[in-house]
Amino acid sequence: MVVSELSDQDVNRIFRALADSTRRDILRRTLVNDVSVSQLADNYDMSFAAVQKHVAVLEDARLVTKEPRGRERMVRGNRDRIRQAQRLLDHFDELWRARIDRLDGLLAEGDPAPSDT
Amino acid sequence: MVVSELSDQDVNRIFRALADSTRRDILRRTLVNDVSVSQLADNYDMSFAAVQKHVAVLEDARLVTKEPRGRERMVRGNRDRIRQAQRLLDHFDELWRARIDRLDGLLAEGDPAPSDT
DNA sequence: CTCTGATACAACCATTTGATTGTACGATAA
DNA sequence: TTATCGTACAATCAAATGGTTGTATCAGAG
Repeated sequence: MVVSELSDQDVNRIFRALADSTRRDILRRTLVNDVSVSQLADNYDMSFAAVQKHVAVLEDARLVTKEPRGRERMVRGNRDRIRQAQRLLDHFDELWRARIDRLDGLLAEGDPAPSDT
Repeated sequence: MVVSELSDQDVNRIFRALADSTRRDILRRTLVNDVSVSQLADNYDMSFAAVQKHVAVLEDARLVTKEPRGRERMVRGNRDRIRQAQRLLDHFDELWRARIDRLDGLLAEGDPAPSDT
């Protein structure tokens, strides 16, 4: 079991990396199978260097890894990171549910909440 | 049942909004209970206007809504949007699983895959 | 060895982002 | 009415982002 605390910076990088259509598309492709950077670049209407940078952003966020394969670099989507991101969103949803529980508690007591300073 | 197609732009905005620690903190607070913009601003070491802008980014991504309350604007976290984001990440995980299924298929056949052009 | 393909990386540029300050305005308290 | 509080919004600015081209390196094909 990997606990792996995610720092705020880590989380920033993960969501930033996901906040771009091209990068999401790259991630999709590299989750389905390993692809070289140049193979990826063929799919987009931008320079090879631009695609390279997008891959670097994903790599920095650890959403993909790169592995040398001859003269190519095979890019592979990292499922673990996806799951960590999922857990982050789960956390938000739990907060929302906590609110509901609190409201239910108030209704049950019929008592106004004291100011929590 | 809300289908609500999310455009690439929508998704960009959602993840971009989540890619900042201050905004995630604002989202957490507004999921737990409604808070005015000035109440939010008290928690951060930056100008009121800066916090206002962060709220605007979250609002633009529809992760929060603002409702007038006297002279204040109460900010409320939008759970539906969180769940939509969760579904987006689920989609990525499904792609990964599809890859595994494909590999399993190959193993079962013991047959090299033809180029899929 | 030589040529080519795949990658790495630096320099550069336009646009966006994240923050600031200053001004204006509606709602409330005195 | 007159302050004052909470907000909205414009102007400004430094830094980060997303793209480009150019140069260098490294592995494989002839």
